[in-house]
Amino acid sequence: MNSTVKARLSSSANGHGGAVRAARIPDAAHEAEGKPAASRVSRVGEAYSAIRIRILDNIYPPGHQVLESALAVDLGLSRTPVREALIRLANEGLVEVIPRHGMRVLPVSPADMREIYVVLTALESAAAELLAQRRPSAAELQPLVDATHDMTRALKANDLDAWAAADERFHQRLVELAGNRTLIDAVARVGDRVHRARMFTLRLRPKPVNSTREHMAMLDRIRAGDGKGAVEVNRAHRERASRELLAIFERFPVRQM
Amino acid sequence: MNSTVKARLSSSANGHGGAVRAARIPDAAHEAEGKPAASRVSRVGEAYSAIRIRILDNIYPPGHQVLESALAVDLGLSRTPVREALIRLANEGLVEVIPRHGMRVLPVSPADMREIYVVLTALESAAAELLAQRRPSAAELQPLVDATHDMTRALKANDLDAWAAADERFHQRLVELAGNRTLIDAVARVGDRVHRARMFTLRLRPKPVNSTREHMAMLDRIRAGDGKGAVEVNRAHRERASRELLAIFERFPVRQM
DNA sequence: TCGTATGTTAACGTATACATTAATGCGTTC
DNA sequence: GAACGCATTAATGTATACGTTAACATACGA
Repeated sequence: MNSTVKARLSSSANGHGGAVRAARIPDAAHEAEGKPAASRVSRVGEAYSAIRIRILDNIYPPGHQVLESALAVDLGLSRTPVREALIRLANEGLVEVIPRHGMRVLPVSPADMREIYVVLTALESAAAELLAQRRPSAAELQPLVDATHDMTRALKANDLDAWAAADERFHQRLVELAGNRTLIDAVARVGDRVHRARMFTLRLRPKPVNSTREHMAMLDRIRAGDGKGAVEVNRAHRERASRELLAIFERFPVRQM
Repeated sequence: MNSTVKARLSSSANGHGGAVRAARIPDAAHEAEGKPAASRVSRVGEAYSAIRIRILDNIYPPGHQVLESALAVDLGLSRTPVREALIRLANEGLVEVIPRHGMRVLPVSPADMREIYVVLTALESAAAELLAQRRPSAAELQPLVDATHDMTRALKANDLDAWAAADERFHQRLVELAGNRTLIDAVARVGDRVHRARMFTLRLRPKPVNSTREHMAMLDRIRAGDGKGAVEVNRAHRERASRELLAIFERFPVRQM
């Protein structure tokens, strides 16, 4: 169930358009790569990751409400860092801050899912096109190949969690390889919500047997420098996945208060 | 120059996936429509709008640095609301918070612009497609028609500011009409950055004579329910605009510290 | 019995206080 | 003369304090 999220490198939602770049300040090149960001150095980071994990692991299920003060004592910090973390989480669309009722974990309704998938498809398609146009080396594409193989392997072993992780890695890498930071950030912002929805349905849906083939097809188009083709494949891929997910989602009257 | 931004209704970057919806709380239906949001009720809102306006009006030019404490006394509030406002602004990609040096207004480099336009094009195209598929009524499309007419009128009157405002309104409405909140939020997040870039180049580029025609073409496709076509027109529109902008941007070694 | 008015409580928004730590300047040393 | 190290300063990150005001309950009136 609450398959402990494996510290997904995504999100961090640190905004920063192309921030790090110049900085003018000698050592402001802090966390160079865009990896963990919300690490455990600052209390805000602590609060942010802690709360986020609880949501993604479904410890705080959709609709759950907690007061700022309760969170603060729970996490062993003062309200200040908790508040700042909540602002970030609200920006990411994971929670809502209701004036006198603390935060509330946002439900993921079928309507939301439909919305999110439209946006995700648009962004990922752009990434696929950019990548194809860029004519990446085989070495660069290797992570995508690996991820696809991992998916096949996981599927054979009937390890759905591993499959989901590999699939997520594929899409994540695809976007990263496009080399457009604004795009990466935009995807990261919906990333967590997609993740939650997928986890809800992971064990309810039929075995995801088509994805591997579709990923390979996408890689083909990218290798061939066929941007248009890559877009089409990705679009079809996402639309199929979206359809399947929504079908399940609507069949089960999800308990989301 | 710093044509006082006319309280653009966009952004507000309030995250909230599809937040307001249920709320479970009797009167949590606070600011129903997605209009001003960052109003002058709360001090955070004050700080947020004040700083944002200063950036958009180029009072704080790219690269400008201000300390949190300086901002606080400047705005006549304590550091707390200022900090919270800065988190939002950083999320939007307008500023960067550098640990010992306050906030820094992010420059808009040609590379950034290229990135932003890719994302914007992808999102807007999705919006155009959604809208076309939805077969909107003539009444719904009226604001788009009006905006286009305003552009023509402004162009004739040589009022570039009015032209830019109308153009922005067109694109804004287009996205809103698509009726996908996640999409609206995603666009809003890059909106301010695009706005800044366009304002920098507004008076440097040749008269924008093509836009009107392209907008009308887009409306035609939407009316015809031709999603694919609308996407193509929008894409061409954005790519042309992007090309023109970048050409200017690169010709002028913009003073962005 | 139901609806309304009012008082109490407590959650939040904001201000302030404080400890930490990086940046700056000066003195010293090679 | 230049570079290194240390003391000083101040900006931040976090904690705490406080006033405001919405939520809840109780009591009253219809």
